[in-house]
Amino acid sequence: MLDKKYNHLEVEKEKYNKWKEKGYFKADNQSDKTPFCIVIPPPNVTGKLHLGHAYDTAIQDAIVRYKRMKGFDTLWLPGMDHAAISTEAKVVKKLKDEGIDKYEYGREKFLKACWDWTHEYGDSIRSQWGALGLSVDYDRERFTLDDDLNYAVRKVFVDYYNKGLIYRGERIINWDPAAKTALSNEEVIYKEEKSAFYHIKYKLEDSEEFLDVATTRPETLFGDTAVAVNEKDKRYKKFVGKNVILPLMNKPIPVITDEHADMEKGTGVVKITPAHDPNDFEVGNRHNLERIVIMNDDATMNENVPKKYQGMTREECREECIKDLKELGLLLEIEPLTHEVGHSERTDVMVEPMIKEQWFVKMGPLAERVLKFQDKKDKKINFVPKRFEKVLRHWMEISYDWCISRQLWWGHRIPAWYKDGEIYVGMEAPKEKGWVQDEDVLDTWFSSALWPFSTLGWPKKTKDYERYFPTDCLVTGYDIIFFWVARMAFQSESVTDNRPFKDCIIHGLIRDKQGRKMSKSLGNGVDPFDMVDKYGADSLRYYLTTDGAMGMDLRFDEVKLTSTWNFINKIWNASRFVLMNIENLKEIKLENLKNEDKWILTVFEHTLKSVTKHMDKYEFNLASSEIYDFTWNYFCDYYIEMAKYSLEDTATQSTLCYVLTGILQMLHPFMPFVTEEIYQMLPVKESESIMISEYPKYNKKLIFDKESQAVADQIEFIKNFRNIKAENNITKEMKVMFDTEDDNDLIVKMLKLEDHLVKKPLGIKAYKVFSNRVKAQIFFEKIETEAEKLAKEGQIKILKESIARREKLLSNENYVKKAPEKIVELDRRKLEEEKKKLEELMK
RNA sequence: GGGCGAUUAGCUCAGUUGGUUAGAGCAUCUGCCUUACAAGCAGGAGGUCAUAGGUUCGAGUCCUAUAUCGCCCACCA
Repeated sequence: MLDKKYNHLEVEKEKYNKWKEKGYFKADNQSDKTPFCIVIPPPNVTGKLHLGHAYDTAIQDAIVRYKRMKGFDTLWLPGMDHAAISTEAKVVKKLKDEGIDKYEYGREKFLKACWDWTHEYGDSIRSQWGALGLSVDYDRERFTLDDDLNYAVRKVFVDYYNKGLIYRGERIINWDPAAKTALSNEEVIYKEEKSAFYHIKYKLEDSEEFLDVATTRPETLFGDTAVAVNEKDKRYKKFVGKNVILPLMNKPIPVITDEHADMEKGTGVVKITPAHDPNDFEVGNRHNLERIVIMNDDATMNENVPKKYQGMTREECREECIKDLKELGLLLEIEPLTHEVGHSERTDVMVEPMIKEQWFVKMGPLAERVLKFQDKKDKKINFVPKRFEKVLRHWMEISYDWCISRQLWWGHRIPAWYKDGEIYVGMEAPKEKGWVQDEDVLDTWFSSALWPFSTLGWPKKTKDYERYFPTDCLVTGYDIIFFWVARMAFQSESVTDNRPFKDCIIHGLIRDKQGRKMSKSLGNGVDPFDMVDKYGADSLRYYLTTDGAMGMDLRFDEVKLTSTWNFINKIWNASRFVLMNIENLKEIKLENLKNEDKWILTVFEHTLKSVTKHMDKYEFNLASSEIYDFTWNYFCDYYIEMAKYSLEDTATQSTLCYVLTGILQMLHPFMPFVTEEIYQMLPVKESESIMISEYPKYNKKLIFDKESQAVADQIEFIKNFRNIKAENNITKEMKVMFDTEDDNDLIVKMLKLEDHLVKKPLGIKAYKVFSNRVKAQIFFEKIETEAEKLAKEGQIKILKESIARREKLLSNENYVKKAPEKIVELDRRKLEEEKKKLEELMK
């Protein structure tokens, strides 16, 4: 016997391990079933999973459990990401707290510390997957630094290199002075900052004339090697070709013309610092300007600036420069300004553009290929919702070369070796002595971009690779389309000649109740596992997967978890009732069905059909609301109430069991634990676990239109009756007379009218109640109050309006001609009903 | 500067290829401890679907503007 109350702690205990031990999570790559595969977006081994992970994985588990029940050979491949810079930053900090410096510690020991970290957090992530009930295939778990994945990384690198798609070169890149590594453009976050335009006097050589140069970064002037104006700018024509004296350096630099100088912007004069600004770098290339790097790797000022500034931070140096310029009378104006300043995504420090020799992926041809794939129906990645395809396309259209080398230790080492100025790129180190491998590692996204196929064994033609690739769908948030989806697309399509996945399901971000992003600094984060403790994984999962439409942000509200818990409790109690009454059921026999059995079966089949349709389109919010509605408003509110009058009947018991089973199965992808718990207690079931049971199939034979319509009419009558009774304060002393000949037994029972029936009209006040085919009168002693009169008048008014509108519509020839017959017919019927109703009310 | 999204009940959100009187949860009002469930049951109230035009027999849904909010992208020195 079930407890009176649903207890999620009790229900969720032990089930996961049992499922796992039984091997239900394992894909079976032998069978002739159709394969279905999802790879998990590998979480970083940096810490605890957050609500976003719970959201992302709950969606995937719902898909996977559904497909598994639908009879697919389903593989959900789990794994984790080494997350180069993020993990390295965490380990560096941990060591620092222990008083250990990364560089003194040395590469080997440091990597050991990273592996220890990985194992520790890996275990904790696995146990969190368990707490959420995720049905991932642990036999196939992968880590982005596994040997075979590393092999895949090297293979791609070498192939790209040989095709000229990877090159090494000196470029201006985004430098993170805290982590001391290069970054890709995606790893730079622009934040609005209050700053100023500093107008500085650049005096002409041997003259009192000067140019007003506006800059937001006065401290970079030490690296200036020219000043540019626009060719068309008449104001400065006379200065072109002459020299100005670089302030604080007292060094002449030329005034040049370049398209980069915009006459409309600022003063029209721009200082050129080729080594510390991406645009200036380009200008420098066009004019062959010297590049003077003025900072060290930690962004302190280096030996190329005057002695007094050396060793200062960028910020200190700026202050000092302004002070000194002021004293020299070279500062013309400070114009306040807010502008966007690039920060490192991971370390949050201001990014410094620097010239460095780095490795790059040449994006042009790769991006073009993706765009071509997207134009072909059988090659393209289908986004759900569709609009996100634009984000992918946009990224491919603007694609600039991708800086992939990182000056870190934790990651895939670049397979390049150097000797006497020569470069060798290959799968293994060259045999001869004297070759030294590149110190750097690859951007973490380089290896995660291979995830959909490297995890399946590529480049080896493994059974798994042949069977499951391309994968069927990928689930992720819109915030990493650029980072990850785009990279998977071009890597997969260039390397395997296949899209990485057919469908790409994009969900939104989880925000707090006020719609703010969850963040550490705001302290508004919600730990999903606190929610699991409080309400159960089932509640959390159901809420997350079914609350809103795909692709939309979700405002996390604990109140909604409470109402989900209530829904589960409702299911729990309905099941309790059913189980109490079908203990002796030996088999489900849908024979000798009564009308109400036929009715609920019909509604069930309609629901199932629609739910299946929505599930196939990943419309979980729509699917779930149909299940919810059916379970609560049809099965519980009406069928169970009706069943109470025939609990001994095998047809009733069979129907109860059949429908409950179907409800549990439809809900299982969203709430695996509780549905399993109840399923296990059913006296008749097809399978040893609901997880591996067959998803119910729409059965046309269980559609009984005529009978179910009759019951629907009776229910409508019951509703109307209750309504009129409540609205009019009709007491229990009422008498009721049915005008209809039909069997009204069910209605009499449901409304408890046994002692109130009369066969003749009484000569007192009567209300008429009716539905499509049931009619009755309620007689009671009562004088109509003013309020009731008004209510009645209101009803009459609404009816009259509705009738008028409908008559007008039906007299419109165009409408009758063009609208579908079904719709027109419905209007005709409604009109008749309304007229009758009005007539009754007017009496 | 370009792109995308949102605007629907007091709040949070749904709303399928345009088609009965626009829905849900929470909150609210009335009446109930009816033997599965008071975290429940029964019955209410509450919306000119942001605004203005247009297409259509018919628009929350399609088109064109506008407004407000949010997000993404872009080299504003």
